Amino acid sequence: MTKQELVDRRQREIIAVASRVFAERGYHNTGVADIARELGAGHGTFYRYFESKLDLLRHVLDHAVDRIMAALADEDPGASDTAQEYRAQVERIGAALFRLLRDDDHLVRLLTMHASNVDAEITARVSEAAESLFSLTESYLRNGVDKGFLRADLDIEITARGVNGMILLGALNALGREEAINSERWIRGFTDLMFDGITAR
Amino acid sequence: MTKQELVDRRQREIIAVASRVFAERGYHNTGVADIARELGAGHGTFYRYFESKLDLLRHVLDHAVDRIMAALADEDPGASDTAQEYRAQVERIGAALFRLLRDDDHLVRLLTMHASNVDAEITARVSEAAESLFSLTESYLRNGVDKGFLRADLDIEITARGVNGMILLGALNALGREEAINSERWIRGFTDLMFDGITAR
Amino acid sequence: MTKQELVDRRQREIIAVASRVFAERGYHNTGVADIARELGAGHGTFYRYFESKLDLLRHVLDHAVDRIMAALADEDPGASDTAQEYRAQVERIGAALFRLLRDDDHLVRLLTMHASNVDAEITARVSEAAESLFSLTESYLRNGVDKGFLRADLDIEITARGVNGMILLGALNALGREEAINSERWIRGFTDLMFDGITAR
Amino acid sequence: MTKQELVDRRQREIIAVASRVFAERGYHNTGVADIARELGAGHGTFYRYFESKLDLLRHVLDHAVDRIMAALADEDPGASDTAQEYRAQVERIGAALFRLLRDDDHLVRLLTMHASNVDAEITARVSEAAESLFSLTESYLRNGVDKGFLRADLDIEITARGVNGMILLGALNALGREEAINSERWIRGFTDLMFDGITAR
DNA sequence: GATGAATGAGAATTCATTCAT
DNA sequence: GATGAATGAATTCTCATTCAT
Repeated sequence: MTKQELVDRRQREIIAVASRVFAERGYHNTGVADIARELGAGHGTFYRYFESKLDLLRHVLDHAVDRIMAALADEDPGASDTAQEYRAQVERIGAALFRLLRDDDHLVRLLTMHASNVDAEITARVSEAAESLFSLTESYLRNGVDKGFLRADLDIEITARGVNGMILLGALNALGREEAINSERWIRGFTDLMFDGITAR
Repeated sequence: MTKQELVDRRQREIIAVASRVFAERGYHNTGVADIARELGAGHGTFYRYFESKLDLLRHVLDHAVDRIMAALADEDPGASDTAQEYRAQVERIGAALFRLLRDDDHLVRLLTMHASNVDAEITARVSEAAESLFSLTESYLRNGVDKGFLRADLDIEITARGVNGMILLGALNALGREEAINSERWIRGFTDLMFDGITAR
Repeated sequence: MTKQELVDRRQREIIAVASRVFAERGYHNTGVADIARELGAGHGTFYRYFESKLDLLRHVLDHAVDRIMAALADEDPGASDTAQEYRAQVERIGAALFRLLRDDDHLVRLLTMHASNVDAEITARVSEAAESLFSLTESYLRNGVDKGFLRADLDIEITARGVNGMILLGALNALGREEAINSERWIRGFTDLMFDGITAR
Repeated sequence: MTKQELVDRRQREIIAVASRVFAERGYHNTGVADIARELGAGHGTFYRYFESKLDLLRHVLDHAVDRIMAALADEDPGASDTAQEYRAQVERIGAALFRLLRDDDHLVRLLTMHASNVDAEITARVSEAAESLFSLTESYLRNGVDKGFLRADLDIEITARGVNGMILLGALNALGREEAINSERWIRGFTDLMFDGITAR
């Protein structure tokens, strides 16, 4: 293993610990010394791997965004040709997100609650990630409208934001309750709402 | 004006300023001195009206929750007998929320992003408010299912969380973009999504 | 009652309250607001009667010293011609001091413990009072040596300091215990020690 | 030198500086910044060695009490069988105390004047130390009464308090005057008073 | 390369004093 | 004359960052 690889591994280790601790206690309530203690290292060591506490937060957020994006990358926004197929895609995406949250149950909390009030730059970074997710949802919806299996009069932008909000805040709520996550029920509930609405027919 | 009224007025003034500043810069990035400066007062003055900075935050949050609850209090969750009527209720609620957000554009940001990582007690307070909103949505949905104008197989809990997420995070997005808020478009987009889903028929 | 008399009365009232509170909680732990509250007056009022908190302390100490001096003024240091007579004087002085302490049980504490670490000027003032008491004891002892009823080889200065220490710290101890003050026992114990020493004969 | 030894040494250094400064200026008039300045260190450094300013005071007082107790520990309260022997013991104790005061001329001032009005807990700590000294004197006196070389009718409790007051406040007076301390004269004066009283025979 | 002791900028809070009402 | 709201200097304590070992 080269020297660079060792450095990378240590950085990843620190990011993993910091992700958890930042999500649990918040950026401002977590000291560099806390992170170092959890790592079992001196807190001077920390500065060999990151320029500053803020620099670490940037890496932590980038890592979180990367993981979420990776979970979504398996699906192609243009792949579906029927509502049935799109619904199946959404279910697979939902399942992937739930798997992610089950492994890293602090990911959402990190992004939505704890990282935003640090800095204008950090806020912008989080917003940018949210916009990416929004654009992704938009392209799925556009595909469906173009191919005619989604409503022709769909306001794609508004709907995309609504769908994302439903998913993200729903996920946050799912985590808040400590109940074992019954992912199937959540996914069914959300896809039903998204595809069919609440009205009886 | 009695002395108590003067005290109340000054407290409200401080809460108004702090709501804005906390939302803009975050609780931790805002010093008592900053708040005092914006008030045009010495920072000792602040402590005549609030016990501590944390005490102020509690008041700020309570005030925010009160305003949101007040905006929702005009409607009765059991009033509607048809999907049509319920949709009209939702549109009125949406309009009320948009009016609220137009006046206090930091309200949502305050609750969702900036207040949560201060303290376990503060987190609990925000969660509690979120749960109230969730329960409220649940009672609307239950009314519709009971009366038969909403889908009989609706998973009320999951759907309520989805709907609230759609609204809250959607609102946050709406504010994030600084575009003049076209509330009618947002409301139509969200009600269409909520009542009819995205599928073409 | 003239205006000046009203001012004097109010000043004495404040001094009385402050003597107690300073003795109980210490100068630094007592705020101007505390004194005002006990007086049932606004704390701005305080400044009509005293220049500052420190000025009040000066008056409080002067008053305490005056009371102690007054309690000692009834006896004449040159009056005794025999050890018997001097012992009677000492017993009367002791009784007078105990009466004083019973009325104002904070007087000693005020002088010995709570007033000294405020200021160089205050420390000097307390020392000066202690020196007066010391000189007074010296003149009693000198009278006895001159008249031959006290030991000819008495080191008057040292003995005077010893006797005063015995009395003052003894008094402080007597107050520390909350036991009802059995003044006769204390006076007998101290005069026996002072006149006869501890050695068996 | 181990790390723990370095920490201990630095703590002792801080205690030594603080003992002097607290005694000179008083606890309340001494800021943490003052102590740090005298140490030639940043004031953050202080908090590496003591939890708080109050914690430092506790250590300072404990150290002072330890030194006084150590100076008294060489003598055995039950060792003397004659007044002559006891007087010799008292003279040795007096000499030891004077040596102590010559080295640490702020010790007594610290205990009697400057430490008492900080806190109920601190007051209790000082009182407790005073009670220990009182008990020690009592056991010397009891030994003498039991063996018959001190007066059978001695009120041991009262006398012990008187003797301690004589010594402590006498010592304080001795220090107050800046005259070179002529310890022999003080010791002779006090032992004469204590053993023989002032009456001519 | 790792460490953690030292540092001081910065933050919250207190309280004696002033002064407009 | 009395009041207490306003003030800001001063104080204690925290913690990100540096750097000598």
